[in-house]
Amino acid sequence: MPKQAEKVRRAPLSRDRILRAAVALADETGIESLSMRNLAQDLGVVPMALYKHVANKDELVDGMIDVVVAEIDPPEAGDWKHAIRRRILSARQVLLRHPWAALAIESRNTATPAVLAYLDSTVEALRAGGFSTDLAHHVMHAMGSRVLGFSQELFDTSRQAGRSGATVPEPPADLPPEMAARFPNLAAIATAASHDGDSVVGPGCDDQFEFEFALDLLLDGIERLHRDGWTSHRTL
Amino acid sequence: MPKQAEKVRRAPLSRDRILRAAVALADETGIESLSMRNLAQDLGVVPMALYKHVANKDELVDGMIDVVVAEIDPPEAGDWKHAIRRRILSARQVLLRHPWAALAIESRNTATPAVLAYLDSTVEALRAGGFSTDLAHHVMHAMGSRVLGFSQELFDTSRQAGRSGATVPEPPADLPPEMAARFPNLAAIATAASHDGDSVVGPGCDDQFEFEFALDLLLDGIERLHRDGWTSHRTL
DNA sequence: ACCTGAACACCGTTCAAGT
DNA sequence: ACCTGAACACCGTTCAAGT
Repeated sequence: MPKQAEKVRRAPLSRDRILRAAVALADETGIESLSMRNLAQDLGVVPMALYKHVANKDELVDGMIDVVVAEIDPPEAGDWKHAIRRRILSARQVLLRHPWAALAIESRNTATPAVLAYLDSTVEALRAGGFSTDLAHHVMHAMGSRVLGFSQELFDTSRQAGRSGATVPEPPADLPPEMAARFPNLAAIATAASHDGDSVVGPGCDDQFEFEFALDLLLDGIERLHRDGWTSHRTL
Repeated sequence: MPKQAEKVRRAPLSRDRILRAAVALADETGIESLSMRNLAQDLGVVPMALYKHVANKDELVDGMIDVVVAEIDPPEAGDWKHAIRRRILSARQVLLRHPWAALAIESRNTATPAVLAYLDSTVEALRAGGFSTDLAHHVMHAMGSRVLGFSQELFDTSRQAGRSGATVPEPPADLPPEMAARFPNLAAIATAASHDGDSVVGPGCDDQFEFEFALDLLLDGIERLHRDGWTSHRTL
């Protein structure tokens, strides 16, 4: 009887409960330290119990991605540019909450159903805005991962493995002296960002600004192509 | 004496020889099946021998990235737009030869020296073209990983883990029927690409076209900002 | 029939014992 | 002093033995 009671104490395992626990664990400790074994331990369960609900670790990660993508706001009504811009910025907020997700999405070789649904509704917004399927197609490629709210920042000091990066503000972004000597041009743009006179955000790059800068650069270019009736047939 | 001879038969280990073997192994079998142990076996050496030349696996991968980045053509002379465009397309060719490299670069939390040098020379080209450090800075962020020749193709069917993707041409890209029903807009753009009347490339997406489409969209937008004397101070 | 512990085939890396 | 085999602390997953 006490044995029975102990067993019943925990909510029964379910795919959903496993995925939620996995997302929480990856958020806290980073995805590289998420293992079937310590996920099971977190759930108070023997490792093999997970395999009743997920086929293997790859399928677990797929499920985790779907949980994250489901957090993105549904599309708004209104003109295509505004709707897509808002949705992408929402996606960005979601991915900031789950720093492991961008890399996880990229490392899958096939998109998950939730990602496909997200992409589909984005194409839908373009077509509703009068885009030809031709232009919509190229636009989707051009947006790349940015459509899902992330871009790989090649010199992003904040993307520390594991840590839930968004929380800790950047320290002053000046390059250490020996780096500045080797890479004078990087030093110049880093310094420009740090000591930008009327910048309210303080030292370091304002990631939100950079993201919106790139996003609007793309959206403005796309709008121009759309307005001009761009076609891929023998044009470029 | 024969023992001695056997030992001498293989070229002596060196960091360079290790890195080259690791790149070759990753190119052939994918980076997920690259281990210290089977790299050592490839080199006819005991695993621990590698640790004389690389501190650990992370440093090995950093070294591999530097080998790849070194294959990118040096910058050409000429106007900034042409020079940067050519260099990025060269980077793309290099990354196509090493399909594992893009993800490896992204998953590092700090850029390697060779990557920094590459970025630095790109900034140099912008500044030589008359860009303010301010604009050059935002431009680098906007280019994101595209500056290194890759973009994450979220619905790229060719990015199979392991296989050296560039070799095998795409099969017809129509979505399977049950996918087409669930994601009608994706089906529409996929079909548009497949059955594009005067397309020479045949079925499927022409990845090179898509990459250049996005690259030129960005470069044209950047040129426009540059020409108009764009500044971040209270503009956006 | 269901569940699960032990086992298998791997990892990266430490360390002490061998030369 | 150098090199390296065995060992350690992990993996994901299989499988047969237990209930």
